[in-house]
Amino acid sequence: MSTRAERRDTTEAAILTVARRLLAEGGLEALTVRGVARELSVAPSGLYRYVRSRQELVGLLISHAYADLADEVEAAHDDVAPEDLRGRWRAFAYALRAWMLAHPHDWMLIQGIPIPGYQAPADPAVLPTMRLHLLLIRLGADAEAAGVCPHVSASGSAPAIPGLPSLLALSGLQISEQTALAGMAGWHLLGGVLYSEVFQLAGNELTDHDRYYDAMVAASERLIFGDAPDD
Amino acid sequence: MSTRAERRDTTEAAILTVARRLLAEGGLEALTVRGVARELSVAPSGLYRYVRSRQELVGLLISHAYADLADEVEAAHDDVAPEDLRGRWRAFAYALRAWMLAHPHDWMLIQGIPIPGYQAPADPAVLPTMRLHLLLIRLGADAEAAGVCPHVSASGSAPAIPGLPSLLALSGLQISEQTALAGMAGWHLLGGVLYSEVFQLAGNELTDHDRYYDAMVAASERLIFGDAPDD
DNA sequence: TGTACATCAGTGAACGCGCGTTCACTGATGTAC
DNA sequence: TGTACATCAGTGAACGCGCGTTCACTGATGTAC
Repeated sequence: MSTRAERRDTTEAAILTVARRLLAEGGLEALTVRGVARELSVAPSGLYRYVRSRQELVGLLISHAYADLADEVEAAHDDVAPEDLRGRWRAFAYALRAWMLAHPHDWMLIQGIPIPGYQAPADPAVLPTMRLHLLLIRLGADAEAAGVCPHVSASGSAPAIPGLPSLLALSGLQISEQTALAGMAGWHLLGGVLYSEVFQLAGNELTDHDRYYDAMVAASERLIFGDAPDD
Repeated sequence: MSTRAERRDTTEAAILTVARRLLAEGGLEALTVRGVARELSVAPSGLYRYVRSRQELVGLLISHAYADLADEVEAAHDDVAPEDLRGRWRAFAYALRAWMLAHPHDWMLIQGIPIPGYQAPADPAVLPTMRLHLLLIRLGADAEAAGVCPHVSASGSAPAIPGLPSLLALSGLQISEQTALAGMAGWHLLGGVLYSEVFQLAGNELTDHDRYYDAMVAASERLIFGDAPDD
């Protein structure tokens, strides 16, 4: 209402915007307090009215990126008809890559860089970190309901996926461990492909990354849903 | 022969050793010229008799890491009887992880961090970067010879794996693109798992990573070699 | 074998850099009477 | 409505830090005659 509060909100937003741009342009190391101040034509010390430390600034961007990624992937996934299980998986896979290509440095921030000292926010409501996992659980539960039973199983007695029980509790759904393992395998396959793409491990030659990804998505689909697609 | 040359060699080696230790202990950012000098009880400027720049020092460690990884993985792979295709794949998979766990920062250096300005050495002989790819091609060729034909195929006409032709030329072997894609899918699956393990994306809870990896290796094996193992 | 010169490993001081963060301050925006 | 005080956004100078790298130097190790 008051001018003061309004102005505070707008400069808060401006700081975030500039910070995201610096991150997008120069990666994490370009995201500095002084850099943001410079871009905003403001004394560096001034930013400390809005942000306790550089660490906190980075933390804000991490949360932001998580939420943004989850938003886009969920939207793409939810656009597909619920019965089309393979389509939902594909939508998931392609939305992941699209977001990564659009925000490579944010992707690295979330997935690639162990931030020393970054602590994920506490557990209120649905942690943005877990939204994608929850989405996969939904998909897995639906697949089981439809009779699709991917048979990735572990050798021993209780391999236990990290955090699976708490995720199941959060989602209120139930899936077998075999399903969960299959989902994780597919997820890791995609993750591996995307990693090698962001980090340009593939070599300089500009080959057709799109087609390559198609093949990898197909592989992950086969891994999860079995051999014969219905086309 | 002469004392001078000997001493040069030993301090060269000492520099590399210390550099590797710094990297192992504190990651890339801890690997500094001054840090190495400090550890060696030597003036920082002295190091410039041995190394042109920090960049070059990092480059040395990258080459070293590539070679070391390839050595270990090749050794593990070659220990398995050639007919045991699945066993060779498993040996590959487990050697990868073992090396990563033993040298996490080296792993990140190779796989995880886009080094600004690092240029891989030119093409003399077998690039260490490609030794693992060549190993996979060997395995793929043997699998084809044994009649194993994993059916990951691309949708379009020519998806073209990055650099595959030149790798085939280097190896003197031939494998179909389907086989190559299957191999890459398996490789990416493992890569994704290992990434999430090094970067501790899995959450803090100390679950059984070994068992989890077992399941993922099994999934990759199924992806490549098909459904029914012979046990 | 002994002397004169060249090589070169290592020194130590200095350069300039950008960083995160603190601190006392100014001046405008808000609030209470 | 007008005055007295509190709040607080933003300033600018300064701190200490560690870094990569240069440069003129010393003194020991090697080499040629």
